[in-house]
Amino acid sequence: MDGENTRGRRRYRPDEQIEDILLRAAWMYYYENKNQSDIAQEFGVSRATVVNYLQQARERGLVEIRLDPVAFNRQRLSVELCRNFGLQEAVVIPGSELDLGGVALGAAKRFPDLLDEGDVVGVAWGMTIFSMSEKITPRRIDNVTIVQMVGSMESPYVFAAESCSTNIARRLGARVANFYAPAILSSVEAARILKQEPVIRSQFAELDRINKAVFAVGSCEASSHVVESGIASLDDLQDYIARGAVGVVCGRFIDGKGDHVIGRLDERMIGIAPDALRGLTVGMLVSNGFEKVAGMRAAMLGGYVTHLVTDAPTAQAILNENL
Amino acid sequence: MDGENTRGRRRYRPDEQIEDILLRAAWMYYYENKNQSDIAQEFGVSRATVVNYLQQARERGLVEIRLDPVAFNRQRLSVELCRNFGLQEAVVIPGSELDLGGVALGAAKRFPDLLDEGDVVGVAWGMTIFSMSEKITPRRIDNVTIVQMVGSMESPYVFAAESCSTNIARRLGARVANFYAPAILSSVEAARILKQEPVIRSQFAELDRINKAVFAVGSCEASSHVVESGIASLDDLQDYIARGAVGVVCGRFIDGKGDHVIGRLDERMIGIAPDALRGLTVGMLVSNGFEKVAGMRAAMLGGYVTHLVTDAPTAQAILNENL
DNA sequence: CTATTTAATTGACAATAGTCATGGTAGTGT
DNA sequence: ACACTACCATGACTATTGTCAATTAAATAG
Repeated sequence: MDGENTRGRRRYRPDEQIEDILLRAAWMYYYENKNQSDIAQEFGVSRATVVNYLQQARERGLVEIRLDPVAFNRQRLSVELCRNFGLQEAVVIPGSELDLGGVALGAAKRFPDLLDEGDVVGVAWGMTIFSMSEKITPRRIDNVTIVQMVGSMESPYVFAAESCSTNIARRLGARVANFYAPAILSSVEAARILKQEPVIRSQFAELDRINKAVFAVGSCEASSHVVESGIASLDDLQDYIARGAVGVVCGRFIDGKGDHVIGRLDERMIGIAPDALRGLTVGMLVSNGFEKVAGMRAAMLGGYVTHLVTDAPTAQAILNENL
Repeated sequence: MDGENTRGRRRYRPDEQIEDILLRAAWMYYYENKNQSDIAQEFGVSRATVVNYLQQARERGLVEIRLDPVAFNRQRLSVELCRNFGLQEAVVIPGSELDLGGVALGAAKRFPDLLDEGDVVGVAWGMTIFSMSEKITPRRIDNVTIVQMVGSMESPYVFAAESCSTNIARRLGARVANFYAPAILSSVEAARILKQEPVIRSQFAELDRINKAVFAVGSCEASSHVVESGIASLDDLQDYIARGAVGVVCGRFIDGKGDHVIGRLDERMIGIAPDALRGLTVGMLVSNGFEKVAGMRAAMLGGYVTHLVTDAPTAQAILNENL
């Protein structure tokens, strides 16, 4: 049981020294285009060691390989999505297959670029966002706060709900504010009481301050996230669908126009309301899959989205709906 | 005579189409870590072709390999330079040799990051800045103006003076405002008259608007840039040295404290005055070499510099002076 | 003082990537 | 219709890079 801790690894060489070496190796390799053998000679170590240095440099985020975000927006699908939905940006992961990993990676590469000093960033949770959170390369951005937007639940997956926000915060060297509450309570009364609690009130205060956010949409199918995580029963789901729900954003149902569908669960939920997501400087929607198309369109029409990350088949499917 | 023009190359495949391919290949290679053989198979082309795609993607700036600027500032020499001279940032190119190419490359990699939409950016000219200008990877930044800060001269080197600003502007997709005037005139009267000219007046008006700048320092040796380019004679140089000059910024001499040394040439010069460089949001000094140490220190003490790019030996030499 | 642990490194081998001379082919000009 | 040019793609060869089991030696525990 250590893993996370950096101090444990500093037994042999202090961190600053090794960073000098890594940076120097990376410079020679990536910028001076020297090969590993030459670098090994200059350092007086074996080539295998240089391989290690370079690997470490990449892992630590000293080297980052970036695909130009602007180029993504020149792609056909991106252009059309931006035009049709008034987005600032649409990153369409190339390829002909549905690709959750790719979408998560794309979001992980892009999202930190959109953050500035002083931002308060809302983060939803779910499979997609978790996957994204793990793929962010470490990079320090000063004075950023990451705020969990939806109460936690025992997740049907392998990760804890708060690990989405926590992961992102750790990798960006940001402060994190997690919800110490479940996403849904068994009664309106319980929710009302919990919302009076100072810890929860302060979390809601943080939510009022967010200027950027990243989230996914959930589908309204029986196998969807809201159901699997225990927020809604199948019965609840049917009820919301009957009221016009086509997707889920931050645990809340939205209709085809993106408006919040208020139903039997809302009063019992702990988390941000969709309306608070409108008009943010950055609202990044990260999702893919045909079952999410309706929800994604709705979210975009509802004005929650400024930046979209998806894959090519999903993008195509979204555009096909526009007939 | 075509070279520059892109349209000439579009004969076979439209640019958008090929960019899609390049981006997709780059995605698979750099982000999905597929190897070239697999990518070749997916595309149904030979591996050699994939090599070409990837090369092109890099050349076009679709792929960029970046070394974390923050990491440079954690290095020992950087930290000390920032502390001693109140800099925001000091990029010290690692390695034990004087390395003009490296310094230019470092500046080329870093400078575009510091620009935002709407900036008006002053650019000096000289060997270093030219070298830097050629190493900038294309990247579009909206609504940026590049302003040449010093009148042109027939340069002793292979490039034209205005090519510094022009190169940078072209690579950033920015507007460029060049000086249609020599850096020095033979008489005060001639300078006075020229300064009345509308073209020149409008250039000075642009200079008033700059909020960021990049420049190098020249030394006060006989072989220095000011002398070689014909701005100053050896006699002029002696005179300025006698008045305390230790270096040259934008064609103007400065003393050990960084103050502008006014001498016999200043009234005849066309270009920005050093005082206008103080207090900019970004003042990037790009220089190296032991003969420039005095001038570099002076420029930093004079408050012209927020961001420094140099190499390790020069950085060390600058710090050694601080005894 | 010795045993144990593990970061750091290495050499030898396997995998992957880059080069270059060559051939096909779509557009261009006559 | 013709040759011509620029572009694109390729196979075969060479160079470079990644892997991994084994080794060394610094720190720590007993």
